[in-house]
Amino acid sequence: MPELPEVENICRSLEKYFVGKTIIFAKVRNNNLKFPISKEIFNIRNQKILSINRRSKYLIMKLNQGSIIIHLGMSGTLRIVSLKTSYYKHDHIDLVMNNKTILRYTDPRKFGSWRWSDNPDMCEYIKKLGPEPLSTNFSVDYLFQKTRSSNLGVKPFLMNTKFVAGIGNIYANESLFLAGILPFRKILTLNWTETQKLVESIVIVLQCSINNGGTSLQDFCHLDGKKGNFSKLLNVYGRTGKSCNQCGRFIERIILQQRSTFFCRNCQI
DNA sequence: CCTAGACCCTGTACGC
DNA sequence: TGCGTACAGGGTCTAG
Repeated sequence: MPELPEVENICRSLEKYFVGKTIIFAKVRNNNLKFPISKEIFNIRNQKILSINRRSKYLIMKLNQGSIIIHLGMSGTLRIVSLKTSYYKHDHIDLVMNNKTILRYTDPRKFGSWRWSDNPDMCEYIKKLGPEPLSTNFSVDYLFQKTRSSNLGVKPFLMNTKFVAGIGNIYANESLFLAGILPFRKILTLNWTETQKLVESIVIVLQCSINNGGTSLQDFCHLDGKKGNFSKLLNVYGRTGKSCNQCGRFIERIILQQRSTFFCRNCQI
């Protein structure tokens, strides 16, 4: 479900509420996730949360000893609930905190994961990630060089986290609309100027979404259950047949790499 | 190495 | 109301 802006919003809230607090223990109610929940997580006792950060769509919660690395998959949510909140079958994990609250992880589709590492930077699945799109490492030079040796379409390229981290289906579609580039073009056909426009568009779209609390479709919500506001600002995603906000032509939908892909044939070339 | 495709799973929306 | 189908924000694994 959540892409970079949504995870970033969750990360900032978690940071605000939980850094410096102590996890008294973790209660695993349902271990049926993409990977089995790491045994170290079962064994957490009185561990202080030192920091909470985001890398790509991963949340990294650093404790006294080791780190929890959370991925929300498609339908994972984190909520702050009280000690007496009743639970449901898709509630997987409770982190019982020392401030009489619980951080509860719920994931109906089970695509999320809770893994453990003593050194997250050395995890294979973290190490292989490309640069953060909102960091200076994600430059026009970098992207142009990477695209020269790829035979992928523009959108599949953007959604591959080894080239750039954290861009999922919504923001690949929206960035390409803003950049005026058709999603099914080969990335190799982008010239320098188009690559520059693409980098700028990605940064603008992600930053704008972060500032508006992310995109809520069905599942995504903040720790307090509130929805993000970026949904209202979507130009193409989910707008099949509706008129383009720029030119009025109807928005088209195709499937690219088994993902819904939206674009305006007039505004994107 | 690269790329395409299948797969994991449940809930919701929609057409008949 | 009930049933079948399509679709959903992601990552991983395999095969070619």
